[in-house]
Amino acid sequence: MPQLGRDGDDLGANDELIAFKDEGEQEEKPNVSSERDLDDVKSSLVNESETTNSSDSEADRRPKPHPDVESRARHGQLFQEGPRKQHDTGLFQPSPYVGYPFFMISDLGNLCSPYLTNGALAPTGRTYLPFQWPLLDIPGRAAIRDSAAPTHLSNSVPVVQHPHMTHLRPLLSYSPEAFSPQRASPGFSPEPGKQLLPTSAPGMSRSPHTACYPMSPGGMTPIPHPLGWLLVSSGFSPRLVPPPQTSVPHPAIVPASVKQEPGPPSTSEHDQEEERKPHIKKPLNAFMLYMREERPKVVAQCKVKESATINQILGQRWHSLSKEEQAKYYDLARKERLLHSKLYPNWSARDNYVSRLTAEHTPSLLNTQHHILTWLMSASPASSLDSPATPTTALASPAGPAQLQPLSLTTKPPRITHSVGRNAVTPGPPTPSSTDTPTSSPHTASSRSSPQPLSHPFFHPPPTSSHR
DNA sequence: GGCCCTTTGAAGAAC
DNA sequence: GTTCTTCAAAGGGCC
Repeated sequence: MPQLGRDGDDLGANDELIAFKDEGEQEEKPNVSSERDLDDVKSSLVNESETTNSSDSEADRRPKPHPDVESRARHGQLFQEGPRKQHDTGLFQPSPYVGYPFFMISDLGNLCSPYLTNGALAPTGRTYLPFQWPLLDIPGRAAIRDSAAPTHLSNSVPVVQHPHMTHLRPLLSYSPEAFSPQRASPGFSPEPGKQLLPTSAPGMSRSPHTACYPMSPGGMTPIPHPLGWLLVSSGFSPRLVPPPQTSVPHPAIVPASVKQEPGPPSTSEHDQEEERKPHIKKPLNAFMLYMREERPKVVAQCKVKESATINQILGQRWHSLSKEEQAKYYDLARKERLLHSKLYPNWSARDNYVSRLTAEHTPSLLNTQHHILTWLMSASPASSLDSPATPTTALASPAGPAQLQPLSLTTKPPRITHSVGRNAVTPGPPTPSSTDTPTSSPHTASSRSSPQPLSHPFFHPPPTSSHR
């Protein structure tokens, strides 16, 4: 389980700094040490409780980026990037994440504050909260749903259209704007001083990322966002805002077609049906959060659309980030895990393993449904969502998450055996969570294949190997 | 249509 | 305690 019960810990507040050097120095030995230090720092960021740094750092085990890749990347064969980090020059640009809501929160115990903070969020720093109200069919939903640009959430509560209702997505959304505005200026480049594109470059619209913990695509009928986007602004006033204009329907919101086959499905069809059913996805890790934000920039800058290539670029840029920059993502990821664990206290990552359980059979999801439903019903149904007594604001209150315990769910229900798969689980008491205690990095030279040369045509022929 | 690719990190299983 | 595997996002490529 994520590091619950560790409220108040410093979020990666580490005074250790990493000195980044110009690209040309990266192949020198001192920089190897720096890279190792970075890995150590990253480990410490992930696990603040790790007070004693082991010399056997993750960097000792993690394979170094393929020199060919780095070399080519350094020489800018793809991005035509100029000199990298120039923090010691006047060209250094402030971090684009200065205004990230998380870092305006002093009370880290308020796990939901990042998403529902009533702090003075600038209009560009809004937090969108896609919230899927479960199992409630309350008049007025259609009016809200159909509203072209609803601006105020009335006393109406929408209903999930999916008959199973299993989809609960009251989850945080790292709105592009939440990451951005002043922070992530359109022309932001991980390589300060080398503006690859004009700051007003078109095509750099923010990614229309919507839900953060969407159920897997395909398990739902298209759901026009029931509540639209809950814009959390100041004064505990959740507002409905329309999705981003450039938004492409999120696959989780508008999933793949769900074939409504008449009659009872056969066994195989039943399996397929179950495969399509929604599940709670893993919270995004730091790198995933970074990728989600930076991907549009890379696409715009490099004119590359292949995700494999983009991810390679992002991986390199990730390593080139300063400790402070990475810390923000580690911090964000940790909060996301915390919130995820709050929302889905009984969820386990193994639920999503191949042959994952369906929503109907997943105790965690069942509990979550009941959990949130009970919470919703316990909230003041007659009050406006503008009222602090509403679920949304209750969630926003420091005590909100704790109040989400109407059920006795202090212990995990017995796991249901996975029917198939190499990771089949047998019923029994759950093993102690490894996340409660510091863990070493799972990445090893054998588990993580060395980065292959970029497959982009600008590079060499694509690799043929894969770690999968 | 669905899997592959490609990245890092987290979590859990396996040893 | 260590190692290994899976999954999370993304979308073009490929079969």
